[in-house]
Amino acid sequence: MKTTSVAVEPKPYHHGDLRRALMDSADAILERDGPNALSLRAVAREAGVSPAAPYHHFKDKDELLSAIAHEGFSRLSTALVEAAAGICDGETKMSDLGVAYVKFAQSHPALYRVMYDCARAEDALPQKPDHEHDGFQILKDALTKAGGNRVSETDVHLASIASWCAAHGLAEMSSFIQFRSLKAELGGEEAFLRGVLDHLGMFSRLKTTS
Amino acid sequence: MKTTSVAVEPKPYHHGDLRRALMDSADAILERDGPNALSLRAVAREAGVSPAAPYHHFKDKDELLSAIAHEGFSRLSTALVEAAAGICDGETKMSDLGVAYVKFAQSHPALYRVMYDCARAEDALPQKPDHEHDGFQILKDALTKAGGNRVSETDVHLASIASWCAAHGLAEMSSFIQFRSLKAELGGEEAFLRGVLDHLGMFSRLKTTS
DNA sequence: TGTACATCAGTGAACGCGCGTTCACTGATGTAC
DNA sequence: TGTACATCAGTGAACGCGCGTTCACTGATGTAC
Repeated sequence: MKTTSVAVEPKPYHHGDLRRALMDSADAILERDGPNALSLRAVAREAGVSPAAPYHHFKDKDELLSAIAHEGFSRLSTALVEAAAGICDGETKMSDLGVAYVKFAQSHPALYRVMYDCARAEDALPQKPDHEHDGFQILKDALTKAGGNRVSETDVHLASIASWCAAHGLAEMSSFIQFRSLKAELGGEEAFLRGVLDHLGMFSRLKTTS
Repeated sequence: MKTTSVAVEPKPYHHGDLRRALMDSADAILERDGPNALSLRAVAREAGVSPAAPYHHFKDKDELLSAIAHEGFSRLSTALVEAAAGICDGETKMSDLGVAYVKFAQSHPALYRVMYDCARAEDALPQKPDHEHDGFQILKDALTKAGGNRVSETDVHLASIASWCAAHGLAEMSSFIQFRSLKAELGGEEAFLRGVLDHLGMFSRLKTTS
């Protein structure tokens, strides 16, 4: 029987990758205690480190929050890329992108909150130079492909914005009790999401036809 | 020259309508200093009253915040009623409702924040028994009227949700720098809003035809 | 290979702050007789 | 109309709390010679 070499060894004075550990701790706090519990001190505590330690890795609290938010947007983009891959197969519809978006937000509600608090503070969605990992760009590409050359670039841009806004709104409100009965009527959460998203012109009209 | 009778008279021990005054003070703080500055103590300070005084009118901070949020939603509903009146004239389009919504949010960004923080906490949009003053109901009515009897009740419901979500999303994101150049291209904020909203199926397709 | 030393990444105590809330109080109001 | 008294709506001092941030410090690391 092999014994792992990482036994209870007393934690070393130097951490190794505290920056990474702090981000992970922040995630843990968000999942467990929600966005209001996310203080610099709480993150340090969670990581098992003194309250001053984070200052060697982040200028101040805002910088930590911003880092968390940006990483969140990266993870969202990854989820969208996966959903978009399905679209290329011709097996799925544009609204799958919307569903993937909302499901991400539902799976990480506290992180999603931090992401948009940060976006609002910076007055921008984080933009990646790398098209592969920019969520908004992924949406635009999918719409461009779906629309073919019947649609002007401006229209695609407008449709992308409309879609993104709708997905965001739905992500924030999908759990509202107003919608309970309709969800029951339609037969569940997913049917509800799809039902709403299908009422957005660009999702339903620009269906892939492969 | 008439002199007003409300001279510098020393403020009386009893206030008259402190509850109202506290709500107004809260509004003033939101407009001036933003949502983060909105503490119970700050509201009392703004109203010129001791930190304990609000407790005679609100159980705790949450109750005050909730009251502010609900009043905000009422004001939003009023704005929507006015916009919907235009639609009945046949002079305007469904998307006017969306524009009115977003403009309200843009005019009172801090209040709008508090409104949705509260909605999320209660997991519901405030619902009024009175149809006249329930914003969501107003939207539904307008869509029903626009759709006539070609559209099922479920479809109207779904379309209302989609519209509301999109309007909310746009309200939160319209100021993002991503959209600067597109606004310029389209010739201004309002053209931009209308452009986005017109890409939402239910706004453009269900145009009134009177 | 060994040693001196600069640099780095932690510690832990302390700072001042504003917050939500409670408490015993007091001044004003209104009602019963 | 006058007075006693209950009720109401304020006061202001105090509580404990967790926060962001700073500071002088120390232990570990790595590099030059």
